[in-house]
Amino acid sequence: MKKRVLISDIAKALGISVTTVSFILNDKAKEKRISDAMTKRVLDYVKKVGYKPNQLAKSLRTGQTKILGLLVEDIANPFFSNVAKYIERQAYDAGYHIIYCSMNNDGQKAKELIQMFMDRQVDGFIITPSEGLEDTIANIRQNNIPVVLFDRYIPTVDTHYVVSDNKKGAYEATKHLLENENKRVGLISLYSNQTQMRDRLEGYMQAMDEFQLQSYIKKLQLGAPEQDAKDQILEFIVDNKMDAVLFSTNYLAVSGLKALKEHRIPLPRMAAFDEHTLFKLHDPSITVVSQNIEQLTKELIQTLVADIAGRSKELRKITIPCELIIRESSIVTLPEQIS
Amino acid sequence: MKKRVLISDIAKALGISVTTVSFILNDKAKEKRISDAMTKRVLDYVKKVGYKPNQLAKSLRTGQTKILGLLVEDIANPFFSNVAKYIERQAYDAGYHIIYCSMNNDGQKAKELIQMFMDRQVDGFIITPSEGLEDTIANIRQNNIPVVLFDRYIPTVDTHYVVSDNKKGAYEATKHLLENENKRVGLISLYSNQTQMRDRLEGYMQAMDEFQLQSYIKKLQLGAPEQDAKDQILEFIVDNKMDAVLFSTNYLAVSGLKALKEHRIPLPRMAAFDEHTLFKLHDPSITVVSQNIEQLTKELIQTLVADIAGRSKELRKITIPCELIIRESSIVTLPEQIS
DNA sequence: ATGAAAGCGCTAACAC
DNA sequence: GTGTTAGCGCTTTCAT
Repeated sequence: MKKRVLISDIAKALGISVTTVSFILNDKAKEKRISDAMTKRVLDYVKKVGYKPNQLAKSLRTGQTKILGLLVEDIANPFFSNVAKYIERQAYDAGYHIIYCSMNNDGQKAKELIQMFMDRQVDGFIITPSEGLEDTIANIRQNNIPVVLFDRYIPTVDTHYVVSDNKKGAYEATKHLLENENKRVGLISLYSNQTQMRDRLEGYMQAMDEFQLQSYIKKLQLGAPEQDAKDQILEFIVDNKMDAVLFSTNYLAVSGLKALKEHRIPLPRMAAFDEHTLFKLHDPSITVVSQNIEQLTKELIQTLVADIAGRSKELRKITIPCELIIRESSIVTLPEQIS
Repeated sequence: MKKRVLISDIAKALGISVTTVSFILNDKAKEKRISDAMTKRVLDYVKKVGYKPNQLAKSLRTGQTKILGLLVEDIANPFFSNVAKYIERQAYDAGYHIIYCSMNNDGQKAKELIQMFMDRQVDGFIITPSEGLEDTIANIRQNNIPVVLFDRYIPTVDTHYVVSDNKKGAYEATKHLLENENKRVGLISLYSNQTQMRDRLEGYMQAMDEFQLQSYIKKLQLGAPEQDAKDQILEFIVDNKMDAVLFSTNYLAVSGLKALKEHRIPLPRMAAFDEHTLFKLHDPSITVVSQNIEQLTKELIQTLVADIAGRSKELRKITIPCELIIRESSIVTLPEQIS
């Protein structure tokens, strides 16, 4: 095991002080008016011996870890894993690293995780807040640590957030479903007060009201066993003779498709929130309300980095439009008849 | 912003020394024979003021960060995001946190990332090594940092690894395809020398040889644009009039399905490596060689944690069996005729 | 049984 | 321009 070279080793080897080396290493050579010759000599030597600063010591001293804490609902959900991928790349480009965790709707675990991230002195937080996290997030703010909420926000806590325009997305999807000669259009969602779920519900309602049609709303328990979800979705669709259904999350739609397939029941017209590889390739392919992950994450990182740098005077509350991607599942024409 | 309470604040408030507090906090009260009364007094006070040690300072001092570096090929691939989910949970249970990155087949980025993780003093590495990482991984070993390779390994570098029995998996899948009256059975894989790809190829070959049939092997460029992959897969299947095909990764199979669907070409019998939500719900559902993610990750973390604790005398090279999950896509009977 | 103090590796205020 | 040194918050040796 080769010994790590320290800044003091460099100073000693070159017969100069650690300060000079430190200044040069931190791009303060010009500012401190260190001679170009010295600067070059140090830089060359540093490269030669492959010196790498100990980030821990640096962080302890500066109070900056260059690490961001990312808390997502479930990393195994393709929506969130894609988000993670983009965030990681954008953070990397901005010189940050990510520590992440899935919360899996476990409020207690979420709290612990956030505390641990704070103990680790993360420079900032990116959180998809589950319910009951008001206090914890308020606590982060009190400790003056930058936070950006994502995918949903907490109305009672004033923070930055970046979310999609869920209401408009749900409205347009529902309207699209209604325009295709469907009367009995239902919504399958969750017992949840999270803003994105509320907004999707509102969007659905607005469209139903506009068409003056009765609404059919089925809510499922968050984190319930999938079999329960499947049973209830099936019952809802069959009993109500649904013409069309909007699913408020991709995994609810997946459960629905599983249930329908298992019982060989023909699909109602349908649409779902959030893209999924399955939806493009399913037969029929599934219409979705797609969130613009690239733009969402870009705004997210920008907002967070600006806050960390102290460059943000005010809270940024950003809403990004969704895109309705119409596929076979929502249109009346049979798949075979499409051009 | 409330000021963080330090260990010295506690000592001062209680009129004792930091040493005593530190001993008590690190469960060395008994060992150092500190009185129970004192211990209780300190613990109570600590709880009351909500003292949380600064992990950075602790790490700087002890050299232990309790952070593991996880480098996966692509976090957006459901196989890897599931792996990440399990690893994170297991690591958490063992008192570790994860910093992760996707390498996206970018060797240069991978090297940088590994270096940055080393600068961050991670306690250990979990890596799905892409090609050309021999030196970097050897370098980690030289620095005496525990590493476990995963999903594939590097034959020329002696490390722990945990992989699936890819050869047997491919062999069984191919044999299954052959037993269903298919003669022209092809393999769609990648130009890659990674062990998992080589093993899958070998398994396919072994089955073909056993049946004394000509093999059809199509390799695609790693990281090529999806359109190219789609075109080439289509051409391979059509030109060779394939009866059946084994895809060596889930995303190759997804590309294949897309291509076939777009051109309305009937599916050959098929099977793919690695589970995917799509495969269960596709019509027909897709037969897969499924890796046992739970067991893989469990062995992984056990091995890594044991090494970090200095409890591992020798290198562990673990191979976990795959499971062939037979679905509609690989059997001759038409979906409609299944019970 | 408890405390003083060194030191982990780095940055930066201050000195010259 | 460059060097000396305190100090980030903690653990742990050594002294008492």
